[in-house]
Amino acid sequence: MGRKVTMKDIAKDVGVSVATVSYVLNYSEKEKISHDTRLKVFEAVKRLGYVPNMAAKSLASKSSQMIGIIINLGAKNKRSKLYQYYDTVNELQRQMHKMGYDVLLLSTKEIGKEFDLVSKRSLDGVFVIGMGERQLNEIATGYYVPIVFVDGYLEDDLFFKILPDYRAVLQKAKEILQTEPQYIITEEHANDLLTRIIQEQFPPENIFVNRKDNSLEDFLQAHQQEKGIIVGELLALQAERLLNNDQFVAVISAETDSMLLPDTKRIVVSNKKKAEYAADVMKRLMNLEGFEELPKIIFVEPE
Amino acid sequence: MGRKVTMKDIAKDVGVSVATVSYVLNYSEKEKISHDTRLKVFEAVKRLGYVPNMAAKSLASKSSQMIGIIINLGAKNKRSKLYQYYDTVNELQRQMHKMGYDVLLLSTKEIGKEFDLVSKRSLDGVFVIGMGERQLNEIATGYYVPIVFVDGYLEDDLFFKILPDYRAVLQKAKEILQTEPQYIITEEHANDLLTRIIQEQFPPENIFVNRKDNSLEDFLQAHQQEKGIIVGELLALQAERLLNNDQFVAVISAETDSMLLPDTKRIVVSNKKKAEYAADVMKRLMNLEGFEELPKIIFVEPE
DNA sequence: CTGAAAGCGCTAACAA
DNA sequence: TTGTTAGCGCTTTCAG
Repeated sequence: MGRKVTMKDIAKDVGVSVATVSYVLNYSEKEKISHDTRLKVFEAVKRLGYVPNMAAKSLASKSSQMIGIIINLGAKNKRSKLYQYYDTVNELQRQMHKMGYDVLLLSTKEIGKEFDLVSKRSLDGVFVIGMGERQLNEIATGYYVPIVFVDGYLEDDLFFKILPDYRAVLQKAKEILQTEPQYIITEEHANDLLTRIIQEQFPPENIFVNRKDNSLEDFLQAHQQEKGIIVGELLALQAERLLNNDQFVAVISAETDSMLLPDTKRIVVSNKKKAEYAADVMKRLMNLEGFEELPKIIFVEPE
Repeated sequence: MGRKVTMKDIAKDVGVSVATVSYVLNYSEKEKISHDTRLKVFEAVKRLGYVPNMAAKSLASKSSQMIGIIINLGAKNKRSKLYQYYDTVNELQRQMHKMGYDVLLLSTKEIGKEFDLVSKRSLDGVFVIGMGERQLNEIATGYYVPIVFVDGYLEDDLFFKILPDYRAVLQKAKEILQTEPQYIITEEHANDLLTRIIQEQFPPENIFVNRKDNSLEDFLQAHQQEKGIIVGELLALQAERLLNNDQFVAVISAETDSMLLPDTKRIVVSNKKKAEYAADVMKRLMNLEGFEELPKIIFVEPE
């Protein structure tokens, strides 16, 4: 339980300066280090069990190697929605971890109140999950940070957003059901685009939004005889208890390991792919390269 | 998009030293600051939009104000298990956030490989979710960090663990079913205690563990006529499609907002309470006070 | 009650 | 190819 070993210790051990150690450890391009010292440094690192101090690194380099994931929760959201979001969080975390970033997680109902987290922690980027137009003005960072919106929708040209292609989903649903779907069931979406698309296609009484003040049972009861679309694996799972599963098509987010009945019809809009897109956009924004030609909205196609 | 404002800026603005600003901002007990300067500092902080730099703070104070949540994933775990964990993560994050800590999330199948995160980021503490005996030796931090194990089980006296009281659950199930339960269905548990308790009560062929290589349908099929226990809301939800819901009692983790049918019998082992316990233990460990008398295992009782 | 200053561990000019 | 050194923004001892 001794003192933590620092770069200084490595430097002393190998007989070089801390700068050299830093160069080696950061694979610095600018400075050329002899193969010999490089090896010796790595050896000492391993032998002494050196672990970098990210706080110091952040402070000196102005880059924290952390990204934030902020989940924007609605007061009336049910737990099934949270699960959907967490699935996305999980994929995002994997992606970012691959790229060497650690992930700070924050779920909140008041995104504005919490956004200074970004600046406090010098986050290199932020994913915001599930945000609608309304709250955009609450976000003000004062300085530049890449923000990627996932599963939310903002009517602006400034920010990048990753969304399921619901138009394509509806189209596909029609094909699968072999008829025009009569109703749709979704989680509450901070997603005005989806709202609009849905409202184009369905009269209000045929749209069910899963909220604390709504009853899924009642809605399904009333629409038993019709064919419809159910967005979300957990909603579909609930429906399977109350409905014959040839009455609807489920829109789910994971290709494998589904909890639905084997013969339930489904459309997959992959969370994994969504996270890959999001991570890719984030990478480009952080490196400030190759994002100029990127579209502001990236649609994740159903498979 | 100007330079970020630092304590120095505040100090200069108010006309005091950075030390004084630091004292004020940290509500330092040791140093007494006049009410007047205190006010002026706060005013300047607000006016200039000062946000502390946590990296610098961490570096200087050796405390990051971050805690880690490491989810220990099994290769064969299904997604329904992950969902269970997410709920816990969510509650833990809330609790820690209340206490002023930010949360680093990491899910991994190889906990040993990732544990240096703790030291890299100078985490003030770690929650490990879902860890079994086997992997304990993989965890070696070399220095002191509070670790609280949630929903896992280690057969040792060193670490603190928060677990559902499965004995009480089984007892309660018996009361509710008004008969001895014949089978049990659970997620795979990195939880040797539960395994043992279950094995005391059920013959192997009446225990179903939800893994990628098992079929819930088949098991339910075979046990249709018996009464049993289903641990986990999503498993119960799946069962509701295949079984009459008076055949089993579900063990779930949230008192409100359940997805189960209204008349499904249930035992609640609150995730929220679990998280509260866990957070409380963590707090004591971090403050190094009031944990000596704490039991190493804290059981969360069913309500 | 307040300030000066050392130092936390690391990066990145600039020198050598 | 490597070393010296000045910070990064904050905490904290010690002196006033």
